[in-house]
Amino acid sequence: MIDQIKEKFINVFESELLLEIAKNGVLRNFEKGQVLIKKDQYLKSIPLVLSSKVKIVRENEEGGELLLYHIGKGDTCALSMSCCFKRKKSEIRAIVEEEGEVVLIPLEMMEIWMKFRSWREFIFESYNIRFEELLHALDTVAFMKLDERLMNYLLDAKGQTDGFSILKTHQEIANDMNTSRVVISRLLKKLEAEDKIELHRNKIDIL
DNA sequence: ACATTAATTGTGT
DNA sequence: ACACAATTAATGT
Repeated sequence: MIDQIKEKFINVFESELLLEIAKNGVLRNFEKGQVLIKKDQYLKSIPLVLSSKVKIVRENEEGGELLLYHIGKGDTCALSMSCCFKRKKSEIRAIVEEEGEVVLIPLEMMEIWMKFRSWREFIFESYNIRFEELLHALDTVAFMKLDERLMNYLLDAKGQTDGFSILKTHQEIANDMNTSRVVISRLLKKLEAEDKIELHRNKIDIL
């Protein structure tokens, strides 16, 4: 476990802290689709992502969802940190999108490790990054038309893979954007007519 | 190779 | 938003 932590965090944390993480953290493997954090749950640990990809969604009373952002290798969930400190219920849901490894840090360590400069910086840094991503997510829903928003979503999804293809169904996209599948299908069709994308089953190619 | 079926995608009202 | 049609991929025979 120490090796995997070093691999991802060697130039982020001082060596003493790396050892502490290996001592206190619990390494777990998560399957695609598993729920890491449920809404209204009290967190007992915060996740440090080693090799997986996790999506963070906000949800409303009626089961509506809205994708906020993704966290990947070397990231942590800033929102879960803040709700750890305050011992509040989680405001969001975290779902594993790609199978991979996550280290769970017991929440007591959060405060204790504040004595490490690198830990403080890590917390601040990731908080800032997430905040900016949140603002971006807000911008897209507030100011963009649905078709622009969709294109934005697609480009974003492409950025997270190496190739041109997005392996998602229209239904999944609709869930992430909190609309209906029919609307997404129609907009995708329009984008295809504009030669911006190419449609296949379970797959969308970006041109 | 063909038929069956389930899931995904397309379209009209 | 709903209902249904069409298409595709997967699976069994």
